[in-house]
Amino acid sequence: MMVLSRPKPQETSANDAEIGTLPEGTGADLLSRQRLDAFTHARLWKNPCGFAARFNYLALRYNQPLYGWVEERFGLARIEFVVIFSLSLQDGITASEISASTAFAKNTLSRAVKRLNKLGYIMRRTDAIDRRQQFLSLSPAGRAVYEEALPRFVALEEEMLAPLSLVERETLSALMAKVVLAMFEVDVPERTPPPSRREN
Amino acid sequence: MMVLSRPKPQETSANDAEIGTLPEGTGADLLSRQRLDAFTHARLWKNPCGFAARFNYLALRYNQPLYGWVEERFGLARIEFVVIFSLSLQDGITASEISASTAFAKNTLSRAVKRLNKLGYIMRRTDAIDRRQQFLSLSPAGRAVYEEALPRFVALEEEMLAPLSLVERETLSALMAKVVLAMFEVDVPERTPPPSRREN
DNA sequence: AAAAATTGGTTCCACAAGGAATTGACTGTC
DNA sequence: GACAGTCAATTCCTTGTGGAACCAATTTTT
Repeated sequence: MMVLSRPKPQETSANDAEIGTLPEGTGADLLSRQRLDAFTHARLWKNPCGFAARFNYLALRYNQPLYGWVEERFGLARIEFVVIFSLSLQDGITASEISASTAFAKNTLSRAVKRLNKLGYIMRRTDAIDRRQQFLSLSPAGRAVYEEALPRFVALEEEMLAPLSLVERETLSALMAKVVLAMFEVDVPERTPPPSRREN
Repeated sequence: MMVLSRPKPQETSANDAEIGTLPEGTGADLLSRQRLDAFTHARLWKNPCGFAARFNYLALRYNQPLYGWVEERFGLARIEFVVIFSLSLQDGITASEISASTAFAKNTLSRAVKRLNKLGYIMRRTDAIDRRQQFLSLSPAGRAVYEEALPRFVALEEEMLAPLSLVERETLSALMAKVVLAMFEVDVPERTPPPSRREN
């Protein structure tokens, strides 16, 4: 998260990489050669939830710089760029759908949509049949933002995958796909319920 | 991730799963059989940054429920539990180290440490040599929290990995390790710089 | 056909979390 | 040995974000 700002820059926070023993020896030895603090080492390699630790770490190291750049370059908050990115993937989607799929609160999306519209990056068109919902779509300006940003996102992914051979990438992709797919069968998210008020 | 609250419950937000083509056909067909909204489908399978999309998704689906449960069960915010978890991994660490490694702001950590201390979950011991820093450690109560929570974290990871055979898990672990390791060589994070003030 | 329930989107409000500035402790330099 | 620079931790201030309440459009129930 994490990772950018607004009028008063405010890091979108990290909250991506923290939890999560690797079958020991997979790379721990390699890593220890690095001048890396002992704790980060422990977090990644002596963690009872090593798999989780690793994808959390990847998410952090991926999102952090990219959204930071988006903020700097376009003055857009993470959530706002997510909307643009979403529309590029599926034009005419509604705010609710983005909310459901990305797990951002719907009011947060409402704000992002409003601002993007004001800035001229997207257009809203209320459905003639169900006048509650409005279909969103990218304006040329919005598409331009996307066009400029995409290469960065692709490049960083490329960079991260660089140490892997083509076959390895395929394998990694397939394995992760398998995991993701199975999660859909278990069933889609379900926003966490209002937790008990904290006692202190 | 997302995902929990405080006095006034406040989701720690999603911001984990949004961006990120898969070599097409890896599982897209499989997924389309699911009653899954078109958009989420597009996000995961027709995304120019498919790898990123997938680990972001995994992070979301992992952190979301777990930290939600932590909040409900212990009344602890994500960051607070992260501290507990970190101390279980490496006792006697300092707040700064956790901050550096997890990319949470240091004042955020300061608050978490303060509260955890007040609740009796951790103890702080100022270094005799350098009296600026204080070494943190888990109290029995704090360790109890960890002991109770850990199985949940492990279990969800298990559950996520369930569709994979043992060999596949090894492979996935190794490949992800390779990627993570390479990121250390590139060099450790570096907090994003203050972005330009947004113009609107 | 009216009332009740649901849903997309918005507004209000409270709070958690980050940036900047501060304090107190240490290190290095001349 | 004082002065500047650094660093861990904290406090202050601002703002982004989520929950709850709300509105309006739609659907379902009786």
